Amino acid sequence: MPATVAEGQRESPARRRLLDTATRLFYGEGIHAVGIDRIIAEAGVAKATFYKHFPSKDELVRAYVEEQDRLGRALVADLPPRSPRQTLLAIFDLYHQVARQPDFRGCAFINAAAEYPDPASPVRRAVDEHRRWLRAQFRDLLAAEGHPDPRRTADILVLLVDGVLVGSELDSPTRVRTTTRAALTQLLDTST
Amino acid sequence: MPATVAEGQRESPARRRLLDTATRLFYGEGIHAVGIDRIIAEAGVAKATFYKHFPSKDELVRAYVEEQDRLGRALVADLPPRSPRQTLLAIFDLYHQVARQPDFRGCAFINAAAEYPDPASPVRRAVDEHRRWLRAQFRDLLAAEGHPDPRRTADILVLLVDGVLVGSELDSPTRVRTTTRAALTQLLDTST
Amino acid sequence: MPATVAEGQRESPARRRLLDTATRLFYGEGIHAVGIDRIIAEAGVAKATFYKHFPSKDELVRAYVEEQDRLGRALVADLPPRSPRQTLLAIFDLYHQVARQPDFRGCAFINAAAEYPDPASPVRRAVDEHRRWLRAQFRDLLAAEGHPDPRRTADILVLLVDGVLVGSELDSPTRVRTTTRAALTQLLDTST
Amino acid sequence: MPATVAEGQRESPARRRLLDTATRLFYGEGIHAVGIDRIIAEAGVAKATFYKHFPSKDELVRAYVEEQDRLGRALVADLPPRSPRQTLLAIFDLYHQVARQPDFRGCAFINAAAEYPDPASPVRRAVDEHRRWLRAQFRDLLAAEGHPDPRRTADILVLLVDGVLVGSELDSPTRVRTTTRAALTQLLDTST
DNA sequence: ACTAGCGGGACGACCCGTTTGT
DNA sequence: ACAAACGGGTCGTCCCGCTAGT
Repeated sequence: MPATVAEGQRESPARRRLLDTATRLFYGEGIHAVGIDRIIAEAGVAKATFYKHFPSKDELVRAYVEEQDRLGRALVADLPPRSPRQTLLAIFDLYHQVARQPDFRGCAFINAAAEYPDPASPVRRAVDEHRRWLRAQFRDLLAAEGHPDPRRTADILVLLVDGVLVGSELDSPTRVRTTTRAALTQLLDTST
Repeated sequence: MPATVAEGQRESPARRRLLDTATRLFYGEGIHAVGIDRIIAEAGVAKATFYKHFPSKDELVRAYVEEQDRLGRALVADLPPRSPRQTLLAIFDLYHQVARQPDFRGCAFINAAAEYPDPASPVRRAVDEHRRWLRAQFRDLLAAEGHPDPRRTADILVLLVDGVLVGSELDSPTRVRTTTRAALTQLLDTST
Repeated sequence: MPATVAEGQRESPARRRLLDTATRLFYGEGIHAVGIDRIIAEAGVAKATFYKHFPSKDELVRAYVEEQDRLGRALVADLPPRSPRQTLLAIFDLYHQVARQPDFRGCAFINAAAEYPDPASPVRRAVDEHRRWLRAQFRDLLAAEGHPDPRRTADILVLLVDGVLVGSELDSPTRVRTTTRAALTQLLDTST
Repeated sequence: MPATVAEGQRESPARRRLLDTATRLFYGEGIHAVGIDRIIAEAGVAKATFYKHFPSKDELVRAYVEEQDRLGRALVADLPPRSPRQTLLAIFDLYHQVARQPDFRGCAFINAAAEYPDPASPVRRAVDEHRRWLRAQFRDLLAAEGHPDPRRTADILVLLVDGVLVGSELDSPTRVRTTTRAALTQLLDTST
């Protein structure tokens, strides 16, 4: 799920390297398990530089989660224009693809939330934001396709995505893929 | 999802208090976020006593996850005897009930896995164990009910459970409940 | 150099096991490196029992060193009666034998002194005691043999013993043995 | 025996202070008896700084022993050029001088070995290194002087040094000095 | 007289996130 | 950008007492 793409405008290379390294380590090993010393060491950046770009580790974490949000949106936005139905299927394909990567380690948002229990924390807010976006995306696509119950079906699709990402990490990505394929098309065909 | 029930008979009270306290704190605040010192303080136990019962913190974490496994199984085992279909619905009801508790903080297993990236770690093995049990449980009940495809449908149900627990924590338990109700019965009625 | 022989009169078996275990561990791994928990565990004795027999760890250490003293004296005392010269050679043979044992770990007294810097400490006093005895032993034997300078020669022999034990541990027991043989006889033959 | 002399050029002052303090405390009170906290406190250095220079306490210990090795070699190397025989006597004089210092606490190498039982440990290897150097030093000087058996005599001299340092600590430096003087010259005069 | 277990508190080595001087 | 300082926190072990149960 995490990726690493520059998308802002003028961004300091140090900040870029820091965020990239943090992304790799946070996602791969957990947030509390990774110290900033390690991040700055692997990013090849001085500590003062780090604290110039990020006032605290928590801010770095937030930046990490927010970037995952933006990257997810970008992936969907960059999908070739197709019918709403095809786009929906393409989104799920994206998730399956991600889940097959060797460095896949589950959903960055779910994992981050697991380490940030307070729903009011900035990290959790960023997670919420991403989930709201995803749900809206599904809803709009379903509505565009003329689905009779876009709202509730979007909720189901979000739930499906959660299950796909969790199951791909804890069980098997291929198994999850075959499992969901039928359920998904059935869900979309309810519109007929 | 976590609960705290004594099930062994001859168990030291100190160990019991330690495991109870650890369960509460690990589940409520995250594993890496909770230190041994805090656990022993809130359990009212000396540090030496702790290390007599648990050789290391990781062993305590494993004991915590394994107990959640046992407790989950016990909850299902203690369900009143009914038809397989009713039992399946009752299991999902259990999850929904748990998810409505004020101290609900998501799935203990998913959260633990989020903090233990190594799939070979004892914690992850315990998580796997629980998921294998749950899947087998679903499969057997579906088979007993005469479902045409118990294996794959069990996989879907596990995915559904994941989605329920994640969505209940990150979105809204009531919303997830209404969302899943229809999907679940539809899934079970495929047998007709 | 350390051995383990009951020699007192009525001695509690618990105390005996404690002292034996402590001797083995202190000598084999160092004094500060071995905790009392390990000693009582390997001795199969309760902690309260330990503190009934030894008011503190330091007292146990003292008992350990003092027993090594007694054991050394016993070894020499049990030597078959021979000429003073033969007895002297036999004492050195004892040291060489000890130094060839697989569990030889240097001189228990020197090692203990290395961990107890304060010359006024009970442990150091016990070490002093042993060295005084050894020196006197050498002196008396030399005098009995009619050596012209028993006092100074005894000092040399003590120095030789130190060198033998240190060299046997840090270099090679066999090498030290061949090294000292000539020097020793030459030293004793000075009397002619 | 221990001294504290800067010999590298580009050395961080914090590291220098740490090593100096460690040398003083390790030698004076024993290695296991001195904690990191005390060393960094007396060195006036932050804990993080310590662990930047020494990855672990054992590495500090090794650095300590290795520095003693270098310092010993430097002392001998700096001896004014004289005949081999005079140099040998000067080396023993060095040891006697050191042994008379008020802070003399025995041989740093023997003491360190007493606390590091494993002969394969880095500390013991460093000790071995020093002893090999000393033995070679003696052998070369004896050979240069035309001694008939430099190899074995070097072994005796090493043994003598051990005895001198141990005896100076556990008995009396002055006594040991008078004791060894005769033995030494006799040993060297064997060449005639 | 011995065992088993637990409380207590200091200290062990080591790492945390953060700030400052240079 | 580097090195260092800082204080507190990590897990784990130290030695020692005390109670309860045989």
